[in-house]
Amino acid sequence: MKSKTGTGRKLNNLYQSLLKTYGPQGWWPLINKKNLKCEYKGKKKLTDREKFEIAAGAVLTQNTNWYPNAVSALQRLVCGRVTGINAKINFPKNRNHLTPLTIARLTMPRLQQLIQPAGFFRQKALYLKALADFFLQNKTLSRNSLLEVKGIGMETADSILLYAFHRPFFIIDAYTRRILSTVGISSAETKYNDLQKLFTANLYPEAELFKEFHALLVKHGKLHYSQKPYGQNDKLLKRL
DNA sequence: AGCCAGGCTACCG
DNA sequence: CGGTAGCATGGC
Repeated sequence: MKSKTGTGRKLNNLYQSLLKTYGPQGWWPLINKKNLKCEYKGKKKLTDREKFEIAAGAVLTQNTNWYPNAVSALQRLVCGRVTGINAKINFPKNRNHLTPLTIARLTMPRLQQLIQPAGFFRQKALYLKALADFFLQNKTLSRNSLLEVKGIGMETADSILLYAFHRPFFIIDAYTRRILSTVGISSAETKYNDLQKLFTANLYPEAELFKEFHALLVKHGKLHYSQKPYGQNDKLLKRL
């Protein structure tokens, strides 16, 4: 904790309580190219392709369930076919097709077909094309350069920066908004960048902490902040 | 059956 | 500037 202010203390208590309650969440999981299982590989250094997979996953899960929607789309991109793991033709085994170059070369109808289970597939196909171009152009990575990419807003940009590139940008999602305003740390009108500042100004900017904290907020949010009235059955937050 | 999901863009007043 | 319709699939 940087400060012993009310906000800093509350955020620290919140993090510790969430971690104790739920344990480490294992974000961000990747698709295993051999069996197409979605699993966390630990804190190993990510390859460039894995960074791209995380960025693509961040786009595919926009306003969409990770399981099974975004994951099935990712699996289909990895194996390059729509039929899942049972078909065994056309594509080499153990090969991962979820790369910037492959996405860039795919036709739009084909890309749309592959990512259909993720929903919003026509929009997201465009977004993935733009994302692939961004990676292929080797542009300088920054929040602003990401925000120029079609389909990448603040939350997706911060997700990519944090989980793919290990940079300490705190992610503000719908659950985090609801939880913070319920705790009384913020209000419903507080803007994204101001909410983000609450975390970065009161926590040490360590990427690992930010990753775990955000994943825990989502876990807790799914349980108690999915349906109104939000936080009705939330015991944890009452003792901060 | 309806509501919800790890949002973003485009357009409106 | 803030507010919102539209985007689409799958699970509960």
